[in-house]
Amino acid sequence: MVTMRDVAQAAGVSAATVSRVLSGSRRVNPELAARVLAAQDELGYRTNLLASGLRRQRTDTVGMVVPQVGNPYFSALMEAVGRRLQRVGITVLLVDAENDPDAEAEGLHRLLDRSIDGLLAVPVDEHASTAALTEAAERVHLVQLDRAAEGVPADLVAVDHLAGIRSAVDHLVARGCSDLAFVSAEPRDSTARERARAFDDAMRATGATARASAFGSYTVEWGRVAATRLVEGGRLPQAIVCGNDLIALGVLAVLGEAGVDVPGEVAVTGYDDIGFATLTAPALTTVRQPVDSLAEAAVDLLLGDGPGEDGPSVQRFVPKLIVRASTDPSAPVPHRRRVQERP
Amino acid sequence: MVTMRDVAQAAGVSAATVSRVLSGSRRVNPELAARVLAAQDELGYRTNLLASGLRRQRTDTVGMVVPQVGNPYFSALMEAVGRRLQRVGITVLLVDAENDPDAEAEGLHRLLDRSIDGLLAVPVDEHASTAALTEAAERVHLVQLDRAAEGVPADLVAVDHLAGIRSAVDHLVARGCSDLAFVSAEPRDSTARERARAFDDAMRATGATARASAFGSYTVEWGRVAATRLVEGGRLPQAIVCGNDLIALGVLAVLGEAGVDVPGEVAVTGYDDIGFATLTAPALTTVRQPVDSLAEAAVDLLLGDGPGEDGPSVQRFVPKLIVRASTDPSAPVPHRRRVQERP
DNA sequence: GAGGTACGGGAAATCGATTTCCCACCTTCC
DNA sequence: GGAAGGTGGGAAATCGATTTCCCGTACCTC
Repeated sequence: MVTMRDVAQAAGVSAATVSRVLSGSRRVNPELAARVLAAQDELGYRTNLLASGLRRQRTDTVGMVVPQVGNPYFSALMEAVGRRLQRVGITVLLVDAENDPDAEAEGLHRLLDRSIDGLLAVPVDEHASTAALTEAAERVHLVQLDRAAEGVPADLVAVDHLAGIRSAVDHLVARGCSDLAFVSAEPRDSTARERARAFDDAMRATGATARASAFGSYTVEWGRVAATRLVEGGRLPQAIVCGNDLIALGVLAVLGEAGVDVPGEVAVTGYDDIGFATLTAPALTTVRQPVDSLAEAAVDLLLGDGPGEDGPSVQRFVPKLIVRASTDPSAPVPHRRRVQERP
Repeated sequence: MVTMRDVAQAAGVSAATVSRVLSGSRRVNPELAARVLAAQDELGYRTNLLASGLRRQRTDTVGMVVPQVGNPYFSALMEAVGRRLQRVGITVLLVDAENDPDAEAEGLHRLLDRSIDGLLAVPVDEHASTAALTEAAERVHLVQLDRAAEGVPADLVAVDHLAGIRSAVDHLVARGCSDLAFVSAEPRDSTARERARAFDDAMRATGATARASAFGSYTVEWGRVAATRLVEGGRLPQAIVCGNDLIALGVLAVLGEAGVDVPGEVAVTGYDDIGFATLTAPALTTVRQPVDSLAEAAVDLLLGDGPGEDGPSVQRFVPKLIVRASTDPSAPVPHRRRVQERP
């Protein structure tokens, strides 16, 4: 391995000078600087980040923990966060919690052991994640993203799910649906809890009647199971409000296979607006989460000073309902214009 | 920060002894060992991986570079690799190349600077990725996964695309399709080149006739564009062979919107078998890549000794055609059995 | 010309864990 | 009883980059 000493020797200067040239931490004779840069180039020297990090007590690295790398909503978040941080020269270390609080805790430890400068976390479980995250918050600057774990002393950037679910329900009610079913994940994380609560509130506010809600997980498979039960149960609701898009995709698939007319017989809404939401037949009406805004706000907080005197802050972004054919047959076909514009 | 010295002091021993207790590198008086462990627990000590890595010249960390985190096929690979490596106590540092060779090169450097013990790479471009990967291979044990870059001296674990495409074409021909179109990505990476080559070979071998192939990128959007051109071109082929599932999803969406009967008028095949391939209507016939086998083989190579005397090795896995409704209306409905088994 | 102040270079201390290297003590065996 | 061998603990060197501290030179100022 070629070290800074080698470069120093080749350039005929001390290691201190090499360090100063490369980091720009102090003025250096231009003639010496040129020799150093030439030597670096010649030897192909690159600074060892372990040594540098150890000495500086900073690594220009932040950790990010997400519940599930395979969920397109989280990959979108990862990509958005990664782009922003790369721009300011910070590397992201990614950990997949595999939807398991234990794996999450273990991943957090592995990140902390690497002396990261900050941590972005999407907690797996509102309660089971608390201990590990609280510990993490004591060691590094932590920002919670998308979800919160109970009692963790860290800022939060999230979405106003009350408004999100409400916009979906209002839309359905306006289209004449009064008998709604809610299919979502068990309220183990804050988003699932808030969306369930929001659905109940919306029912009360609009006077629509709700089927018994079905709670499973944020997966396609659960959407399939729940929809199968509804189909086999006989009397279908007029609309199915899904806790996220993956569930909605499963629901749509089962309804399609069963020959149910969507949205004629049953309307369906999702939540997130992942890329695949435009690909179903019919395309999925969904509540679009502002991924870029979330990423931007979270990164800004992370690079900032952290919670002030008056405790952690909470930022909520309002999501936007995207109406497509799964609730409205007259909705424009997705991307049609763009495709037609090509020669 | 609590250091090993603090633990040593609290336990009334030297730092050397603490290190020996924690790493098990030498026998230590059980009584002292107990004191050390108690002190560690008391102080919440965790070893600093920067310092440890610097001294040991090993980090128990490997890097992984993928072209695009958001592509479900790559997230599946990442998950499979991550699970395997976690089992042997190795951490994966992930880099998203954003389908850009420059971003890829930069990401590779950032990984190398961190003193990783090994590197798994899915090269973005068969030629443009060569320089950076060759340099990386000189510094660290490199294994290429899924794709290869020209001339890089590193082992490769990949899929036999000749067989994969051939199985799809044979299936279509057997079902009576003789007029085929191939929609894939520009052959800038080895998989795209091999699949294109395989399609031509299969045409010759089966005597089917091919439309001019359409090359774009491995994205839904390109699938939409290509399908739109075919639809607007008038005479549709009897089957469309897609270079990957994302393209196929775009193609299916456009055909669906245009009211084309699949597979009656046009049959469609994909490649990869991502999770969403079962969700389209009709479900997508596709060539399933053996993600777990690939991950296993790549990890084994990475943990092994590297290329021997006789140059880099190449392992090819044979993929499997999964027949679904997009080519065969009688194909079983996906997951139906599983769903029905539930109460 | 004496004294003061920048400026810029290098030697050495430092970050925290690991690993020599050395030494004291204890067995064991002739 | 003494030599040989083994065990286990600690002091100090080490990994590679950064930074403090010190010193010599140059430039001012009065």
